[in-house]
Amino acid sequence: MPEMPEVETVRATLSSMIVGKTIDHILVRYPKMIQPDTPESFSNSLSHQTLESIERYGKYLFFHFQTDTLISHLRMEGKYFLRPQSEPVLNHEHVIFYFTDGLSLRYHDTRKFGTMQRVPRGTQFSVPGIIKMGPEPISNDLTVSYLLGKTKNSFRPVKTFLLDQTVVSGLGNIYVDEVLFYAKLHPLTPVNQLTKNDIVRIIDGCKSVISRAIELGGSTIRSYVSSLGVTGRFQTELAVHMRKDELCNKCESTIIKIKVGGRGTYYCPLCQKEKRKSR
DNA sequence: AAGGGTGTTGAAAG
DNA sequence: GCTTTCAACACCCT
Repeated sequence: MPEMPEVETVRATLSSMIVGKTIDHILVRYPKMIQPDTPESFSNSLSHQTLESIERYGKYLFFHFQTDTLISHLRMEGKYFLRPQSEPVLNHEHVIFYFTDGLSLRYHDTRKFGTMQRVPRGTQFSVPGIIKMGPEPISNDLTVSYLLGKTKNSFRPVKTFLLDQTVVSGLGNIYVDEVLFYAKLHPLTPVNQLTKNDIVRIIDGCKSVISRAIELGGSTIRSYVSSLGVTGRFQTELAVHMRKDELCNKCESTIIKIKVGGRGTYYCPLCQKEKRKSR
Protein backbone atom coordinates (compact mmCIF):
# COMPACT_ATOMS: atom_id res chain seq x y z
CA MET A 1 0.00 0.00 0.00
CA PRO A 2 1.88 2.95 -1.29
CA GLU A 3 1.73 6.02 0.90
CA MET A 4 3.41 9.30 0.10
CA PRO A 5 6.99 8.14 0.78
CA GLU A 6 6.42 5.06 -1.39
CA VAL A 7 4.88 7.19 -4.14
CA GLU A 8 7.92 9.47 -3.97
CA THR A 9 10.16 6.41 -4.39
CA VAL A 10 8.13 5.36 -7.41
CA ARG A 11 8.36 8.88 -8.84
CA ALA A 12 12.12 9.06 -8.44
CA THR A 13 12.69 5.57 -9.78
CA LEU A 14 10.39 5.98 -12.78
CA SER A 15 11.86 9.41 -13.56
CA SER A 16 15.29 7.94 -14.05
CA MET A 17 13.92 5.11 -16.17
CA ILE A 18 11.32 6.56 -18.55
CA VAL A 19 11.61 10.36 -18.84
CA GLY A 20 12.41 11.13 -22.48
CA LYS A 21 10.60 8.08 -23.84
CA THR A 22 7.86 8.44 -26.44
CA ILE A 23 4.60 6.50 -26.35
CA ASP A 24 3.77 4.52 -29.47
CA HIS A 25 0.39 3.22 -28.33
CA ILE A 26 -1.50 2.28 -25.16
CA LEU A 27 -3.46 -0.84 -24.29
CA VAL A 28 -6.31 -0.34 -21.82
CA ARG A 29 -7.53 -3.68 -20.53
CA TYR A 30 -9.76 -2.31 -17.79
CA PRO A 31 -11.67 0.72 -19.12
CA LYS A 32 -13.20 1.72 -15.77
CA MET A 33 -9.74 2.69 -14.59
CA ILE A 34 -9.67 5.58 -17.08
CA GLN A 35 -11.78 8.64 -16.37
CA PRO A 36 -13.40 10.65 -17.81
CA ASP A 37 -11.87 9.84 -21.22
CA THR A 38 -12.93 6.80 -23.17
CA PRO A 39 -10.01 4.37 -23.45
CA GLU A 40 -9.81 5.31 -27.14
CA SER A 41 -9.45 9.05 -26.63
CA PHE A 42 -7.11 8.44 -23.68
CA SER A 43 -4.89 6.29 -25.83
CA ASN A 44 -5.13 8.46 -28.95
CA SER A 45 -4.29 11.66 -27.09
CA LEU A 46 -1.22 10.35 -25.30
CA SER A 47 0.21 8.31 -28.14
CA HIS A 48 3.23 9.86 -29.90
CA GLN A 49 3.84 12.25 -27.00
CA THR A 50 7.16 12.34 -25.18
CA LEU A 51 7.35 12.18 -21.38
CA GLU A 52 9.09 15.30 -20.08
CA SER A 53 8.90 14.94 -16.30
CA ILE A 54 7.15 13.20 -13.41
CA GLU A 55 5.84 15.19 -10.46
CA ARG A 56 4.17 14.10 -7.23
CA TYR A 57 1.67 15.84 -4.98
CA GLY A 58 0.47 13.95 -1.93
CA LYS A 59 -0.13 10.46 -3.27
CA TYR A 60 -0.84 11.59 -6.84
CA LEU A 61 1.63 11.17 -9.69
CA PHE A 62 1.64 13.64 -12.57
CA PHE A 63 3.25 12.39 -15.79
CA HIS A 64 3.88 15.53 -17.84
CA PHE A 65 3.86 14.93 -21.59
CA GLN A 66 4.25 17.61 -24.25
CA THR A 67 0.62 18.72 -24.36
CA ASP A 68 -1.11 16.57 -21.75
CA THR A 69 -0.61 15.43 -18.17
CA LEU A 70 -1.47 11.92 -17.00
CA ILE A 71 -2.72 11.90 -13.42
CA SER A 72 -2.23 8.53 -11.72
CA HIS A 73 -3.26 7.41 -8.24
CA LEU A 74 -2.07 4.00 -7.06
CA ARG A 75 -4.66 3.73 -4.27
CA MET A 76 -4.11 0.41 -2.52
CA GLU A 77 -1.92 -1.78 -4.64
CA GLY A 78 -1.03 0.00 -7.85
CA LYS A 79 2.48 -0.66 -9.14
CA TYR A 80 4.46 0.19 -12.25
CA PHE A 81 6.86 -2.18 -13.95
CA LEU A 82 9.13 -1.49 -16.91
CA ARG A 83 9.51 -4.57 -19.06
CA PRO A 84 10.25 -5.51 -22.65
CA GLN A 85 7.18 -5.52 -24.87
CA SER A 86 7.88 -9.12 -25.78
CA GLU A 87 7.06 -10.33 -22.28
CA PRO A 88 3.55 -11.73 -21.84
CA VAL A 89 0.77 -9.56 -20.44
CA LEU A 90 -0.02 -10.58 -16.89
CA ASN A 91 -3.45 -10.99 -15.37
CA HIS A 92 -3.44 -7.83 -13.28
CA GLU A 93 -1.74 -5.53 -15.78
CA HIS A 94 -4.59 -3.18 -16.66
CA VAL A 95 -2.93 -0.43 -18.65
CA ILE A 96 0.17 -0.90 -20.78
CA PHE A 97 2.14 1.95 -22.32
CA TYR A 98 4.17 0.81 -25.32
CA PHE A 99 7.16 3.04 -25.96
CA THR A 100 8.85 3.52 -29.31
CA ASP A 101 12.06 1.87 -28.04
CA GLY A 102 10.69 -1.64 -27.43
CA LEU A 103 10.06 -1.23 -23.72
CA SER A 104 6.66 -1.07 -22.04
CA LEU A 105 5.39 0.42 -18.80
CA ARG A 106 2.86 -1.89 -17.15
CA TYR A 107 0.36 -0.64 -14.60
CA HIS A 108 -0.36 -3.55 -12.26
CA ASP A 109 -3.19 -3.37 -9.72
CA THR A 110 -4.80 -6.50 -8.28
CA ARG A 111 -7.67 -4.66 -6.68
CA LYS A 112 -8.34 -2.27 -9.56
CA PHE A 113 -8.75 0.69 -7.20
CA GLY A 114 -6.18 2.85 -8.94
CA THR A 115 -7.28 5.67 -11.23
CA MET A 116 -5.86 7.43 -14.29
CA GLN A 117 -6.98 10.53 -16.05
CA ARG A 118 -5.62 12.73 -18.78
CA VAL A 119 -5.88 16.51 -18.54
CA PRO A 120 -4.41 19.36 -20.59
CA ARG A 121 -0.91 20.04 -19.36
CA GLY A 122 -0.72 22.36 -16.39
CA THR A 123 -4.34 21.96 -15.32
CA GLN A 124 -3.88 19.15 -12.80
CA PHE A 125 -4.48 21.38 -9.80
CA SER A 126 -7.90 22.42 -11.07
CA VAL A 127 -9.38 18.92 -11.20
CA PRO A 128 -11.94 18.07 -8.50
CA GLY A 129 -10.35 16.32 -5.55
CA ILE A 130 -6.88 17.65 -6.21
CA ILE A 131 -7.90 21.30 -6.02
CA LYS A 132 -9.03 20.88 -2.42
CA MET A 133 -5.91 19.13 -1.14
CA GLY A 134 -4.10 20.64 1.81
CA PRO A 135 -0.34 21.26 2.05
CA GLU A 136 2.04 18.32 2.14
CA PRO A 137 3.35 17.20 5.54
CA ILE A 138 6.87 18.33 4.64
CA SER A 139 5.77 21.70 3.23
CA ASN A 140 6.46 25.05 4.86
CA ASP A 141 2.79 25.84 4.24
CA LEU A 142 1.90 23.39 7.01
CA THR A 143 1.95 25.94 9.79
CA VAL A 144 0.64 26.09 13.35
CA SER A 145 -1.86 28.82 12.55
CA TYR A 146 -3.14 26.90 9.51
CA LEU A 147 -3.78 23.71 11.50
CA LEU A 148 -5.09 25.56 14.53
CA GLY A 149 -7.66 27.25 12.32
CA LYS A 150 -8.85 23.89 11.00
CA THR A 151 -9.23 22.42 14.49
CA LYS A 152 -11.26 25.27 15.96
CA ASN A 153 -14.85 24.05 15.99
CA SER A 154 -14.41 20.36 15.25
CA PHE A 155 -14.85 17.37 17.53
CA ARG A 156 -13.35 14.92 15.04
CA PRO A 157 -10.71 12.56 16.43
CA VAL A 158 -7.19 13.75 15.61
CA LYS A 159 -6.55 10.48 13.76
CA THR A 160 -9.46 11.10 11.37
CA PHE A 161 -8.47 14.75 11.05
CA LEU A 162 -4.93 13.93 9.91
CA LEU A 163 -6.17 11.34 7.42
CA ASP A 164 -8.32 14.01 5.75
CA GLN A 165 -6.44 14.96 2.57
CA THR A 166 -7.99 18.43 2.54
CA VAL A 167 -6.19 19.08 5.84
CA VAL A 168 -2.82 17.52 4.99
CA SER A 169 -1.98 15.84 1.67
CA GLY A 170 -0.23 12.54 1.77
CA LEU A 171 -0.63 11.13 5.26
CA GLY A 172 -2.09 7.61 5.22
CA ASN A 173 -3.00 5.16 7.92
CA ILE A 174 0.55 4.00 8.67
CA TYR A 175 2.11 7.42 8.99
CA VAL A 176 -0.72 9.03 10.95
CA ASP A 177 -0.23 6.37 13.63
CA GLU A 178 3.49 7.13 13.63
CA VAL A 179 2.99 10.91 13.76
CA LEU A 180 0.59 10.59 16.69
CA PHE A 181 3.09 8.47 18.58
CA TYR A 182 5.75 11.10 17.95
CA ALA A 183 3.39 13.84 19.14
CA LYS A 184 2.34 11.76 22.18
CA LEU A 185 -1.32 12.15 21.35
CA HIS A 186 -4.12 9.63 21.81
CA PRO A 187 -5.74 8.98 18.39
CA LEU A 188 -9.24 9.72 19.72
CA THR A 189 -8.37 13.20 21.02
CA PRO A 190 -10.98 15.66 19.71
CA VAL A 191 -9.12 18.22 17.64
CA ASN A 192 -10.75 21.22 19.33
CA GLN A 193 -8.96 20.05 22.46
CA LEU A 194 -5.49 20.31 20.91
CA THR A 195 -3.21 22.96 22.34
CA LYS A 196 -0.80 25.03 20.33
CA ASN A 197 1.96 22.88 21.73
CA ASP A 198 0.18 19.72 20.53
CA ILE A 199 -0.04 21.20 17.03
CA VAL A 200 3.65 22.04 17.07
CA ARG A 201 4.49 18.43 17.93
CA ILE A 202 2.16 17.15 15.19
CA ILE A 203 3.94 19.31 12.61
CA ASP A 204 7.37 18.28 13.90
CA GLY A 205 6.22 14.66 13.74
CA CYS A 206 4.98 15.02 10.15
CA LYS A 207 8.29 16.43 9.02
CA SER A 208 10.56 14.01 10.82
CA VAL A 209 8.52 10.84 10.19
CA ILE A 210 7.82 11.54 6.52
CA SER A 211 11.27 12.78 5.60
CA ARG A 212 12.88 9.81 7.34
CA ALA A 213 10.50 7.46 5.51
CA ILE A 214 11.31 9.04 2.16
CA GLU A 215 15.00 8.68 2.96
CA LEU A 216 14.53 4.96 3.53
CA GLY A 217 12.33 4.42 0.47
CA GLY A 218 9.08 4.01 2.39
CA SER A 219 7.64 1.10 4.32
CA THR A 220 6.73 -2.21 2.85
CA ILE A 221 3.76 -3.77 4.46
CA ARG A 222 2.15 -6.77 2.87
CA SER A 223 2.56 -6.84 -0.87
CA TYR A 224 3.91 -3.46 -1.73
CA VAL A 225 7.03 -3.43 -3.86
CA SER A 226 8.19 -0.37 -5.77
CA SER A 227 8.73 -0.35 -9.50
CA LEU A 228 12.30 -1.55 -9.15
CA GLY A 229 11.32 -4.33 -6.80
CA VAL A 230 13.10 -2.48 -3.99
CA THR A 231 11.82 -3.07 -0.49
CA GLY A 232 11.26 0.05 1.60
CA ARG A 233 13.31 -0.02 4.76
CA PHE A 234 11.16 2.20 6.94
CA GLN A 235 9.10 -0.72 8.19
CA THR A 236 11.82 -1.69 10.64
CA GLU A 237 11.50 1.76 12.21
CA LEU A 238 7.75 1.78 12.74
CA ALA A 239 7.07 2.66 16.37
CA VAL A 240 3.47 1.51 16.67
CA HIS A 241 1.84 0.64 13.35
CA MET A 242 1.28 -3.11 12.89
CA ARG A 243 2.84 -3.75 16.29
CA LYS A 244 -0.21 -4.89 18.27
CA ASP A 245 0.80 -6.79 21.44
CA GLU A 246 4.42 -5.82 20.95
CA LEU A 247 6.29 -3.59 23.41
CA CYS A 248 6.68 0.16 23.06
CA ASN A 249 10.31 1.10 22.38
CA LYS A 250 10.09 4.00 24.79
CA CYS A 251 8.22 2.70 27.84
CA GLU A 252 7.75 -1.03 27.26
CA SER A 253 3.97 -0.86 27.51
CA THR A 254 2.03 -3.17 25.23
CA ILE A 255 0.89 -1.57 21.96
CA ILE A 256 -2.88 -1.52 21.59
CA LYS A 257 -5.02 -1.72 18.48
CA ILE A 258 -8.41 -0.02 18.25
CA LYS A 259 -10.69 1.21 15.46
CA VAL A 260 -11.01 4.92 14.75
CA GLY A 261 -13.34 5.99 11.97
CA GLY A 262 -13.32 2.40 10.74
CA ARG A 263 -9.52 2.30 10.43
CA GLY A 264 -7.17 0.03 12.30
CA THR A 265 -5.29 2.26 14.74
CA TYR A 266 -2.23 1.40 16.81
CA TYR A 267 -0.94 3.36 19.79
CA CYS A 268 0.93 3.12 23.08
CA PRO A 269 -1.47 3.54 26.02
CA LEU A 270 1.22 5.08 28.22
CA CYS A 271 3.05 7.36 25.78
CA GLN A 272 -0.23 8.47 24.19
CA LYS A 273 -2.48 8.93 27.20
CA GLU A 274 -5.98 10.22 26.64
CA LYS A 275 -6.31 13.78 27.84
CA ARG A 276 -8.50 14.29 30.85
CA LYS A 277 -11.74 15.86 29.67
CA SER A 278 -11.76 19.45 30.85
CA ARG A 279 -14.82 19.79 33.07
C1' DA B 1 -16.54 -22.07 3.47
C1' DA B 2 -18.49 -17.77 4.40
C1' DG B 3 -17.28 -13.56 6.26
C1' DG B 4 -14.41 -9.98 7.93
C1' DG B 5 -10.17 -7.25 7.45
C1' DT B 6 -7.10 -4.67 4.51
C1' DG B 7 -6.69 1.11 2.69
C1' DT B 8 -7.83 5.38 -0.39
C1' DT B 9 -11.05 8.30 -2.25
C1' DG B 10 -15.40 10.22 -3.59
C1' DA B 11 -20.23 9.83 -3.53
C1' DA B 12 -24.15 9.34 -0.78
C1' DA B 13 -26.56 9.81 3.37
C1' DG B 14 -27.37 11.66 7.81
C1' DG C 1 -21.79 22.71 5.44
C1' DC C 2 -19.95 19.16 8.27
C1' DT C 3 -19.32 14.41 9.47
C1' DT C 4 -20.03 9.55 8.92
C1' DT C 5 -20.87 5.51 6.06
C1' DC C 6 -20.30 2.93 2.15
C1' DA C 7 -18.96 1.33 -2.50
C1' DA C 8 -15.42 0.39 -5.74
C1' DC C 9 -12.38 -4.63 -5.88
C1' DA C 10 -9.48 -8.78 -4.90
C1' DC C 11 -7.03 -11.42 -1.86
C1' DC C 12 -5.74 -13.27 2.60
C1' DC C 13 -6.93 -15.12 6.95
C1' DT C 14 -9.79 -17.49 10.12
